[in-house]
Amino acid sequence: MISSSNIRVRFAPSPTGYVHIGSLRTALYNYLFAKKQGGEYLLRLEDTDKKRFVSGATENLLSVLETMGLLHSEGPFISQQLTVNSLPESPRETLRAGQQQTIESVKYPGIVEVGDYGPYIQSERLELYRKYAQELIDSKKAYYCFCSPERLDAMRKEQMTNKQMPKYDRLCCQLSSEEIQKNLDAKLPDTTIRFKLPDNETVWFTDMVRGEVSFNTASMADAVLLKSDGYPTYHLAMAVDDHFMRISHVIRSEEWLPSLPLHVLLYRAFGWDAPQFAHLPLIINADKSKLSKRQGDVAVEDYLKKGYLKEALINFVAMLGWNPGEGSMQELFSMDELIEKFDFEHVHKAGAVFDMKKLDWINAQYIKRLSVDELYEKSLPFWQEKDFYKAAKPEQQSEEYLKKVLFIERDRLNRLDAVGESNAFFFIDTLEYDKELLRWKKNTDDEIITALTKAQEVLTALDEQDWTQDNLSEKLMAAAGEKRGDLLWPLRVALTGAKQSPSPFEVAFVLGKIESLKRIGKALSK
RNA sequence: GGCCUUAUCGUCUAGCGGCUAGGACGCCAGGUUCUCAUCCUGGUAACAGGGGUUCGAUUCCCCUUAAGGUCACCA
Repeated sequence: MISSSNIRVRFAPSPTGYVHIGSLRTALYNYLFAKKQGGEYLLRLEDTDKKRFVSGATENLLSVLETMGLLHSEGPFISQQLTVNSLPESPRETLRAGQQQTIESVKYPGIVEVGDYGPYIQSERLELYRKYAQELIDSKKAYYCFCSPERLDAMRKEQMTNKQMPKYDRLCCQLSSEEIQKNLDAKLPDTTIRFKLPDNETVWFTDMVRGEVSFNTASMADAVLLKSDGYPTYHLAMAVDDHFMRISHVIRSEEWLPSLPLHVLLYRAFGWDAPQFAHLPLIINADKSKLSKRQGDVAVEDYLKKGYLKEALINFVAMLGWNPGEGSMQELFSMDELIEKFDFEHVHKAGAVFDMKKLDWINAQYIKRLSVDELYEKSLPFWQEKDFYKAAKPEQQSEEYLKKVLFIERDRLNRLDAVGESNAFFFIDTLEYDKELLRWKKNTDDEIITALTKAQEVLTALDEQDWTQDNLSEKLMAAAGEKRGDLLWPLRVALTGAKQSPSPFEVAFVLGKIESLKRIGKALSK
């Protein structure tokens, strides 16, 4: 694979069934960094927890990342999408040139893997992890542990009640080689391999966002590397994979910081150079806790379903923990601008609260910039779920009509799922409203009738082909004269039946001549 | 509880020894052809506290406080 630099980063999610908004940002920062540096951004699937297997999660993950525009150049792909344009340029070209093979995933039907450092799905790399766990056993940097979950649990509880730090007591570390062999021969069910931590050693390292950080091994426990089911834990898998996949920079969430010394020590035990690390601040709830399901939506899919534009989501999430610096006051960034400007200099250290109000504002900005055609395309699925839309007449369900409505709704919309909601009168045949609503200030019934009649005359005189917003505005304003409210208010109510709505010109334009006159007639009869 | 991390308006943030501490969201007020929205103008609001270092600290150091993360055969 041709790459202009040695920079290789990865996004390594575990398929849990949905894509967490924090994961989206982690993936984004990895992506931005790789693109900025001319490196590779790859995807690796961390599916080493058999208990948490969720059917369909992998496909969902892949397709969400794809729709968000975060395309990896190596890793698993949905094979159907491979034939379309979802693959970034370089692998697509090599694939076309026949230089690269796609490999069918054994475990996930319909998923293929592309790249020179595969497989990219951890459950397909088990032999590798076992081999390197064994290597650490041989070099006495790891040891077999035969303790049962029950014993570990009891031990932990006791330590907690004694206000001690929960930590493995190294019981199995003292086993003689005969005892170990006997246990191995007996194939004890709870056999794991644990890393043997050096005693009381301070581990230093430099984090790209946090600077110098140090830990002492005294406050750490011997972590399990290989589980009793033969699967690796995150720690082992991550070290082995990042090494063999030539990862240069590990960019991940801050929650990994406490296990960083373990990872550094693991690299050292293997005699490998460790990659650079960057630990990103957490995205948090209003109460400063880790962004969680209980306090609102955390899945990218949820936000997409609510009618947030992917560009708005990317823009918003990018600014959570990073800014372009240099006194920049820019708020809106395209993906290309983000790539151009992204750096770790300006990645924040403190967590950032996920502020929905700001997201709404950004989303509104992106909606305003959409053409009516684009807005129509994007909003159609949302229309189709609305009861008032489903109940509307066919001509009001038409593309032409919807686009007229969208033209005047565009500036009023925060989210696509609210489409039409404040303007349902466009789709309702018989408006229900109190006749008192037609009264502007202290006008008399006669004044209202005069106003509506005048409006009726003006609209009747206007030909269908002259039925434009500008003409309507011009003629009606002329007819209204000084006291605009006297005419405009009752007219607007007659057309909408609502206390609040767009202007009568806009509404009349969308409704058309026939429907507008019909509604004025009904108002007069009140 | 141990360890680690963090700390500028309510929120996202600018600031990298000298500024009336800037911008954005929100909120409030006013304006823009009737109401709503958009838009425009203005306003509200912050350096957690205490010690140092320095001629001078929001900025560097220490302590305190507070918040968060993490201590699994989950990632």
